[in-house]
Amino acid sequence: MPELPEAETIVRDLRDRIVGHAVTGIAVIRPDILAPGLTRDHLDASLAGYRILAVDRRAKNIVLRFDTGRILLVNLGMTGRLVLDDSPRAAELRHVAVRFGLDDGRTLLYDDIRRFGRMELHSPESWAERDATLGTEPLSEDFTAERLFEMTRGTRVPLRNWLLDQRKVAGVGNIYANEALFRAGLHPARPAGSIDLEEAARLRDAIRNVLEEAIEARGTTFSDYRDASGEAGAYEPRLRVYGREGRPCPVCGTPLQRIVISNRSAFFCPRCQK
DNA sequence: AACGCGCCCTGTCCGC
DNA sequence: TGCGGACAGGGCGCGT
Repeated sequence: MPELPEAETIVRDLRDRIVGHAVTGIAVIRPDILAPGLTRDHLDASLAGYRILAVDRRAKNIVLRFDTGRILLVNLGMTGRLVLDDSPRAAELRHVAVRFGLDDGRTLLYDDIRRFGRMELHSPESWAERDATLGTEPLSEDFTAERLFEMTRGTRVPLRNWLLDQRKVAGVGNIYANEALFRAGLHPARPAGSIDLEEAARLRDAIRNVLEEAIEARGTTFSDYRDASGEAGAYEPRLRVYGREGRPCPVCGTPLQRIVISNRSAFFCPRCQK
């Protein structure tokens, strides 16, 4: 997916381009990406004619706030894209699932090859409950070494898996989990509860640094990610371990390894990461 | 309760 | 050139 930096890039672009505009109508081409119970009619009745007040991000989710208090959450899954149709790349989209008409004639397209994405419609109350299921924002002031240390106590879950749990640290996915563990010198299979406070501090800093650098580069395009104009991100060449099995470690030159943890690849340097 | 696993779906790439 | 299998950045629901 689009992890936190990719969602953040889309949010910043969309914010400048759609805030203040009203949605005029909604077409749902692939209803299976709507949350259970949500229908086109429900979506249309709740959003059509109303103005977008804000575009925010929570974890990997894009959050559109309307002037009625309603909130539309878009999770991009693995291959979801939110692209405005006034960008030249929009014509390349082959799997449009939902179209949002805007009051100036533009259309916001939701495209999703694999349809792992989800759209949820929330009231302020249901949004508060949903929001509470998501963990600490890693770029917020709340995300301290002490907090990370405390959260990992008592679990034997491998660090790489622990970082993917959105109830703990929200927004980290497999690419940045692997990159952060490399930077922190921590082995992906190591039990999360085994790190000490000093290691937690390294991991906290590594997570923040890699996410911030990836946002500056407008995200990582490993294969499918595109921004709100349909353009690829520029961070992929700067990945240090993800997808680089057999290539030399950028620090010590040892060939990087790939292992499978819980059916997902983990990449690491067998010498640098303990 | 916490955790691991299989699955949702399409596209691409690799080896034969 | 074609075909089968592995694999892909996420997250849910299930069983243990």
